[in-house]
Amino acid sequence: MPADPSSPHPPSIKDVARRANASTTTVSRVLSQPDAVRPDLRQRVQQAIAELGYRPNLAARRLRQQRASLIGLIVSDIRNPFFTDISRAVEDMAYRHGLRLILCNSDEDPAKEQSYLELMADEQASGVILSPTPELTRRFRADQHPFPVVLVDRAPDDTPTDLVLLDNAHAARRLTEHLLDQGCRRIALLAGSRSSTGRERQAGYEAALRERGLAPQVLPLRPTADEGQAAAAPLLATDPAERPDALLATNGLLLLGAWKAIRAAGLTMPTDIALAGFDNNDWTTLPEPAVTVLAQPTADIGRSAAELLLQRMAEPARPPRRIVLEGTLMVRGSSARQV
Amino acid sequence: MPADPSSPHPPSIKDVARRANASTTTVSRVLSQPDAVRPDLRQRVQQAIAELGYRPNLAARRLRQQRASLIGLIVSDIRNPFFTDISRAVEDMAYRHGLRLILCNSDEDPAKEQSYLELMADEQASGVILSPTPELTRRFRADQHPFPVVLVDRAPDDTPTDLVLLDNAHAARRLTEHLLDQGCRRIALLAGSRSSTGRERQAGYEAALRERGLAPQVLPLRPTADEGQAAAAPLLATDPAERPDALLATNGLLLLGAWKAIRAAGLTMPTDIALAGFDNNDWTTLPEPAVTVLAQPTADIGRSAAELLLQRMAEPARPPRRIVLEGTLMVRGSSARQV
DNA sequence: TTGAAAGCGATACCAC
DNA sequence: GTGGTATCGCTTTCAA
Repeated sequence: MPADPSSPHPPSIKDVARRANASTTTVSRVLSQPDAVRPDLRQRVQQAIAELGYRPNLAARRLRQQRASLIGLIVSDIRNPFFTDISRAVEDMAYRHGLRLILCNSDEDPAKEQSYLELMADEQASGVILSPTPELTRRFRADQHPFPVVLVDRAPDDTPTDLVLLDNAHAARRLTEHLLDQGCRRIALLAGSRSSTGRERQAGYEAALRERGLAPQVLPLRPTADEGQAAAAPLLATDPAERPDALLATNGLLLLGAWKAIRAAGLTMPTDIALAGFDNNDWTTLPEPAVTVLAQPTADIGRSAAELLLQRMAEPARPPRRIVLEGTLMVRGSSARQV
Repeated sequence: MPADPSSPHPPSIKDVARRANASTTTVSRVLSQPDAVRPDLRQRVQQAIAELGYRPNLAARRLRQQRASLIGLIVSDIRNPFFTDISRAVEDMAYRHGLRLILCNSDEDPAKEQSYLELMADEQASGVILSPTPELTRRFRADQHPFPVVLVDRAPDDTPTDLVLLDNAHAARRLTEHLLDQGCRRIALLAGSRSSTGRERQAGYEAALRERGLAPQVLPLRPTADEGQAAAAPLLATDPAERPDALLATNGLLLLGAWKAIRAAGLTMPTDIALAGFDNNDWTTLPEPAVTVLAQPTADIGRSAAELLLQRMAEPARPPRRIVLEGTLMVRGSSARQV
């Protein structure tokens, strides 16, 4: 990667043209559609590019083309391994298609989310993959943005949009039925967040219980470990014949809180109480017994979102598509009751 | 934030100038140095900007200025909470100074790291904060990049560079002396990575032991949990009179591996064996007893790095500065021996 | 197949 | 204090 150290400024397309004894138009063509240039000329240009260490000025290109070959990924919590895994998959796809990826962390803050969406607009991004805050899901409209948007993990109320998510209702139902099969009868749900995702998980849980004639017990909470622990603790302090014989958490943080409450109460899993929840986070294999979870297909989700975005970029008028994926139930000691 | 829906293209500075009955020069000045424009004119322009929902075209601005008000943060592992915390601090500073932040994850892969550095060059970034891969630390030279670089967490061999890191030797010494104070005499070190950080931590450990006339026992490892566990397991299987009475891990992943090995061996902490290590990761408070760690001042590190970068951007010729910060020893049950 | 020239939208210089 | 104009580096007509 040589660079001419005598020249104070980086080489421009003009320098390349001069050196290759060609026009800037030709140089530009060699870069974008090499087959349209005769081999010998093309080679001269390519050599000049290599010799000068020329790199196209992206700002100039964008100014001219009115768009950047750049996509954004705005996640609601970068520390959540769920999103880290997704970002890896998206990055792969983007790289393979010669698109740059900008990673942004909205931190569940609608203001930050808004500011990042404006950033992407200012940068003339070609597209955005977004896990919206619950607030945004309520007022999201795809046509409000100057670029295609693919939503991930959370669905807006009804607007048709390109979307990738887990079959949340079914996943919650599978977890619930697993607990029922283990003999649990008083399953309490730690329900975190009013997002579509949260509501669907709750619906799946309630449906499974109703089918067996059992009453749901739902604790609506903010999705933090502390809140989960605080809510679970009093439940566990009640009479063993009355208290829940299983806790089900709708996300990883609440699951952690529930686990801590169970430990603090000195109860044994799964005999005193069973535990299960969403997201196959690393910590879930640490405790003894390990915690039963429903693992989301994060790589699939990321890849699907990237594909959806590329398709829409290629064909803006296409009707929106919704991709629903299944998770994997990972049964571990916290719920696997000995027969 | 109104936008004229009748105009097919976003408003440019010309549209604003026309509407405010001013020149584009004046509009530009209102944006960059408002005080240089007379109040009444300024207000007219600002109103026109608001009415049109004008946003400056960043590509045009960059093309003209030959630099973007944008900084990059390239971390070696986005899943490591250490870096997530740092990124939050950097983001705050950047936001407060009107700089955009691009977050990149090199994943400890020198090729990806290189590609992101090229990205930042292509984007004409004003500066970059970087936690270099060990490979890069060996050949890093600040003047090889077209923007100022501040390194974080890992130091190159000798090149003078703006740099923020933990006082690793002292931190390792504190952990070691703590273990010694608890009565441990055979402290084995799980040493991860050949980076400067790793080497300094090892040096601090060795110095502390030598001062008390004890022999170091170092296991050089790749920094993964699996490797840590695999290396610790055979150590723990030996005769209780011979085996280590403490394990010290130089990073969070090795610490986790060591903890798993201890659990698998059925040993009790801290009586059978004590455990301590670096990085106050969430999981360390999960086990019973919780794990003693040296917490890094992540927010401080991020803030210091951002400040250093801003200073260098303002004064490129300034001699490089190196900021060394102290960590916090958090003594928990895994090492706190009852007297 | 190739090249000359216009123009993307902003800023910087230089007159006034 | 204000405005005209050249210019940043590239792509895109359009004509040869």
